[in-house]
Amino acid sequence: MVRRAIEVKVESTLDNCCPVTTQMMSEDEAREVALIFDALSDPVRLRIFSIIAAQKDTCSCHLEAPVDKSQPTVSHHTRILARAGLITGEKRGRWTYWQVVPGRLDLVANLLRSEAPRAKR
Amino acid sequence: MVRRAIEVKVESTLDNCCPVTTQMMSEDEAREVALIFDALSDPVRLRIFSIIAAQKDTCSCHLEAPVDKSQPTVSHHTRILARAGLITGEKRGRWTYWQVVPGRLDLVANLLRSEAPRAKR
DNA sequence: CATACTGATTGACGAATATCAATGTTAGGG
DNA sequence: CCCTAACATTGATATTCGTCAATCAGTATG
Repeated sequence: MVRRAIEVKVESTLDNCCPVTTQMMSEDEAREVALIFDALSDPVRLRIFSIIAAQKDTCSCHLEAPVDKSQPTVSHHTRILARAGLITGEKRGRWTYWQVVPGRLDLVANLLRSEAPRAKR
Repeated sequence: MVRRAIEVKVESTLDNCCPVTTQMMSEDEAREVALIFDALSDPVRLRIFSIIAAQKDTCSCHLEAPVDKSQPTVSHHTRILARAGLITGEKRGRWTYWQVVPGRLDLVANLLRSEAPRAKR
């Protein structure tokens, strides 16, 4: 039984940047934040994410039926969610299991907060 | 000096729906939430929003230069942000002033929270 | 009114995206 | 080994999206 983590490059400089409501975002910052929102901007992707988030471990093969999409389509969407750092995949045997990346969603939520009580690190 | 509010239809059933992390989203719910994230999924739109959010009142004519886009493009983006219920426009004389819709962003942030301590109403 | 100005709308165009059939790849199971 | 199952990748297609030039609609000012 081989376990191989799926690499996700999260070049996040998001941990120490301001909420979107205090001052104008830089071009770079906007690009990075937009990538995350973009991952959540598709209904099918949102539903896939909510399935993964509602469980500990979700096999890819259990995603196709609920959203009624083909296997390549589901694979496409999980890739985008992973690229945004929202989920991580782990290959166990023939199956790939997905989990949400803890804290990533809260980080996004904090970006949206009106006041700025962000926990440092 | 005529004051005319710009109508924004916010057919939100979002106030009493679960975070995206507790159970699978319905198709309808996903469609509505995706609309909001979609509004925030473009770098230019994010920067426009951050400018508006950082001030009380922002004239449309003060948006073009910072993001370096044409007037129709800026108008296009403000329309999408308004459609998502994130900003409201008010026409005063020749100028249109934009403000963030208070609470709307927090509502979105709450959708992303892992736990679900949502203030009722 | 005539002119200038703000900004919304329309039309066009290139780029990006969602989708799936077909194919490739890797991992068991016989 | 060969076959099958799970998933990724590729290629193709239809649709959506971001952008701007051109135009239109409303408003102030002389």
